[in-house]
Amino acid sequence: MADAPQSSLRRALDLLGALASDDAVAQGGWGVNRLAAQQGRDQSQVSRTLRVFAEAGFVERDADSMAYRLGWRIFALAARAGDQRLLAAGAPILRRLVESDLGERIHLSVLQATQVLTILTETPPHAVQTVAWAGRLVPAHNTSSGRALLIDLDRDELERRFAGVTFGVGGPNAPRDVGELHERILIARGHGYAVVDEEFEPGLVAAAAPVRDFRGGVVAALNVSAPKFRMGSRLPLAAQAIKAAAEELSAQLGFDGARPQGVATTQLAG
Amino acid sequence: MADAPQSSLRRALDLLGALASDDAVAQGGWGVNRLAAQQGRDQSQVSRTLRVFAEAGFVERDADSMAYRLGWRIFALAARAGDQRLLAAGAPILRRLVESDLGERIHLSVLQATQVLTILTETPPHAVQTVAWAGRLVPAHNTSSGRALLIDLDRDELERRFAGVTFGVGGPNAPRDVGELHERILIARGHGYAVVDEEFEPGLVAAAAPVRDFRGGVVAALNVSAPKFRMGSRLPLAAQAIKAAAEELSAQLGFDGARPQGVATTQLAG
DNA sequence: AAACCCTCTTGCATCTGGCGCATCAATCTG
DNA sequence: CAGATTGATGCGCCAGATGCAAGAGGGTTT
Repeated sequence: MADAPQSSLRRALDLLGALASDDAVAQGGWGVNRLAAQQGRDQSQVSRTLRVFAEAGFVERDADSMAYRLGWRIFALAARAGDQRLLAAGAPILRRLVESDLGERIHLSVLQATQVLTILTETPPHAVQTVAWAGRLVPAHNTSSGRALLIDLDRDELERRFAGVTFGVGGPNAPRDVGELHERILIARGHGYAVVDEEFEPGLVAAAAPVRDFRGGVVAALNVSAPKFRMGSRLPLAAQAIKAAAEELSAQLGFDGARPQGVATTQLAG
Repeated sequence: MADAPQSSLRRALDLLGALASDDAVAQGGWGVNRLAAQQGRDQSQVSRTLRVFAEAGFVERDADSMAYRLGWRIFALAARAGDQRLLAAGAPILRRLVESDLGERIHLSVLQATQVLTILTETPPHAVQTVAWAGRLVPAHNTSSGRALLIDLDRDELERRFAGVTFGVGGPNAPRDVGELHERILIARGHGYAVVDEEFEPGLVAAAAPVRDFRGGVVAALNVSAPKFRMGSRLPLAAQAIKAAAEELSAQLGFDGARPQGVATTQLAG
C-alpha cells in the first residue's frame, strides 16, 4: 500500500461496481450508508462522490428511498462499449444454437484479466428461471470459456498472467496450478475447443470454442453449459456444434483462418 | 471557480464521455494525446487516469494502435442493472400514459419462451375491477405484447421457437399457424408496433410496441388493451402513443437507435 | 410532546495524492 | 540518420480528497 496512484478514482469506480451487485440490484439500489459500510469508507466521501456521479448521470437517486442506482449515462455508454460487431453478429447465433441442436444455455464471453465476463446469454425455453449471467465474472482457469479464451497463450504468458491467482476453488476436477491449466489448454488447442467436467461447479459440464476477429486473435468464446446428467454423453457432439458456430461467428468478424504468432489482441492489466 | 469538490472525478468521467463520442467510436478509440488535447488536460494525467480505468475494465486498449476505447466492464454494469432500470424507468412512463392520453390499462411485459410475462401494470382510476395482471403468463402468438416481443425474429427462428406449440386458442382472429404469425409480425415490423383485434379474447383490442435496451435487442413490450367498444376507433392513435412511449423508455435504457444488424429491415422514420 | 433512533449532508483542519513540468523510451516519418 | 510524434514516469507543489464531528430531516418509540 506504499503506492496509491489515482486511488481515489479507483475507489469511486468501486462504488459503481457495488451498485451493480446482486444485492444492490435486488433491493432497488443502495443508500449512502449502506454503500459506505460495504466499501469500508466514510459516509461523507461516498455522499460527495455519488453527488458527482449523479450530476454526470452515472447514477440516479430514487426520490422516495434516497437509494442510488446506476443511471442513464451508464446505459448510454454501454451502447458504445465493447465490440458492437461481435454483439450484433453473436446474438442470432446464440439464439439459433439454443433453439436447435443443443437446447441448453449458450453464452458469449470475453476475457478480463484472469476472469471471464459473460456478455450475452441465451437460455432455452425449458429453463425454469432465467438467472442473469450476463455481466457476471467467473474464473478463467476452471471454465471452458476461460480455456477457450486462453487457448493461444503459452506457458510463460500463463505464468505471468496468473501470478498471484489462487487456484483450487470450484468443482472437484479444477486445475490446481498453472501447469495443470497449461496441460488442459494444450488439449483444448488440439481439439479446437475446450471441455470441462465438474471443474467450475460440481455436476456441471461445459464446452467452449474460441471466436477470432480479422486479426486472428481470440476476442471471445462461445460456450454451452448444462447439468452433467442431462448433457453428459452428448458433450462431444455439443462441443462440435459450438466449435462450428464459433467458426461461423469468427468468419463474420473477418477471420480468414490465419492466426498470427504471439500477438495478444487486447491487453488488460490486472 | 470558487469551489471544486470532487472535480478530479468529474474530469475523469469526462474522459469516458469523450471516448463515447461519435468520432472516437468511429475511429476505433483515441490515443492519450488526442484525448488530452480534446479535454484540455495534460497528457500525463490522462495517461494515469486511463490506466486506472483500464485496470478496472472500464476502458480497454488496442494492442496495435495503443488507442483506448470503452471496455466491457461498462457493458457488464449495464447488463446487470438492466432489469432494475427497466422497472424504475418503466413505472413513471406507465403512470403517465394511463393518466393522459389513453386512460386504459397499460402493461409492461417480457418474453418467457413462447409466453408473455407481465411485470408492471397501471390501471386507470375508473377501472371496473382491477385484475392483477402482474405476474401473469399469456400466449405470445395472439397478443400484441407477444408480437412486439417477437418483432425481430425471422421465420426460421419462429418455426424453431414455436415448434410444438398449439395455436388457435383465444379469440376469433388469432393466427392459426407460424406462417400467419410471421405475416402479422412483418406488418408489426413495418409499423413499429403490433395491433391485435379480438385475437386473444373476443371483444378485446390491444396495441404494443417493443422496448429495446443498449444492446439493441427487444427486452420488453409496452402495451395498452381495452374493450373494443371503448377503444375501437382510437386504436391507431393509441398505438402511436404506445410506440412513442416505448421509444422513450428504450432511450432511457441506452438504446441509441442502432438496431443490431441481423436481418436488415426497412428503416422507418417517425 | 420530547426523546431517540435512523438517514444523509456539510463545515473544517489535515495531509494525501492529483497535477503539470520536465525528461525519457519507443515508434513513425522523411 | 535526424526529426517528429507517440505515451510513460520522476518529482515538487498545492488543489482537493479525507474523516471527524456537528447539523438537519424524517420515523418510530416512550
